[in-house]
Amino acid sequence: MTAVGTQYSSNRRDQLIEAAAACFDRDGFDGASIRRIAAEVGMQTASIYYHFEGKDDLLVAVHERGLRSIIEATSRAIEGIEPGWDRVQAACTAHLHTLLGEEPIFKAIMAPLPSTLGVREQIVEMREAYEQIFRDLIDELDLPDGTDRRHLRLILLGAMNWSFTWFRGDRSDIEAFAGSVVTDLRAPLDTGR
Amino acid sequence: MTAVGTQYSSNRRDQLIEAAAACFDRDGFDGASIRRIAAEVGMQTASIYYHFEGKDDLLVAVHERGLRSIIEATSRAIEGIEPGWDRVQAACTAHLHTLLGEEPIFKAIMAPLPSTLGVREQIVEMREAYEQIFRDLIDELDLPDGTDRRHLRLILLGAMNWSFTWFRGDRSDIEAFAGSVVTDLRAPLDTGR
DNA sequence: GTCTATATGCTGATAGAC
DNA sequence: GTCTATCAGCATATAGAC
Repeated sequence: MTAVGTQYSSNRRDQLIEAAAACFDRDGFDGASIRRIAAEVGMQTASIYYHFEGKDDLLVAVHERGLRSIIEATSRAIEGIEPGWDRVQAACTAHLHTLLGEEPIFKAIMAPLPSTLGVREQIVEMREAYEQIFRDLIDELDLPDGTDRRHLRLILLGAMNWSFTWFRGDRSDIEAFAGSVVTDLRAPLDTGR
Repeated sequence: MTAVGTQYSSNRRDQLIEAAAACFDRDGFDGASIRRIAAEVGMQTASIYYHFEGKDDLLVAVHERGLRSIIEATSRAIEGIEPGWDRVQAACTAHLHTLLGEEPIFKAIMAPLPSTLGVREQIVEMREAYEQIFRDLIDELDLPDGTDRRHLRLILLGAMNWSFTWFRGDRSDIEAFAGSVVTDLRAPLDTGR
């Protein structure tokens, strides 16, 4: 065990989170099995319960790690950029690079959740902490009177998050889509038009 | 059994499709169980296998019925409207009313599919037949040079289809969101601005 | 067409040894 | 911390009577 501030972590626990994220992404939360997650790190099923209370807890842990990481990445991407559409652009590009990149954990933390999930509310709350970044960015924009800023945020995030259902491509395709997302929304709403 | 053209149907079969759609919507495909679907129409589990080959086949049947219905609804909504953004607007409003309305089958046919699903490709193909309507609508638009029409379609459908993850509201909220979707995308690309 | 009964397998989770 | 062994439950699917 290594202490990092008040956060404790171990290699084994981290490995389990990573394996769980890959399984949740590939098979969905319901489709993933504790047995297989354990097998992927060379453990027995029962050993998982030393590190986590159960499958739900594992999903929460995946979100804790993934969201902390994407919040850092997106925050860093908008650092030093003036408020306005350029800043939104930077955030969207970072969001899509993270979401559509190689690490499956980010697809897992954006995927729609089973409505029957016990820890659903808790996870929705965690996701909202990330979406606050976009809330702030859109609040900073100079928009035409009557523009619904909440809708604008939901359109932006919806267009991006839905992309995991159809996207098959490389880095340059990600950049191109990020460009389209902001261009298609920016021009009609840009007060400097 | 009643013959309708080459399509055969029975009340029981239809009831099963309806019950399956509700379960798939509420519990997800993996979370839904054949047992419960049967119970909801007052049948025994085994009796389902007289009407359908298995769970996958049931999902395909749900899509056949739901997609046929939403294709009709959206086609009817754009009838008689001149090509252009007004037509896109009409299609989006119809799409959102159907998707976010009372009948769960339409949420079931737009939900992301487990990537491990055997009949996945078949269903994706069926969905594309519906999305062809939007492909055509966007092809008809007069847009600035360099606009990526495929991206525009994916942004539009993504923004709308993601709404099932957050939308809680009534008819007037649906109208309002449909308005935002088109307004936010329309102005900048509208050559008549 | 629908039933009862059942085969077979996988699930999350626990008990307790080491 | 990790193991072996196991529990209890639910899953899809099938066989065969009526």
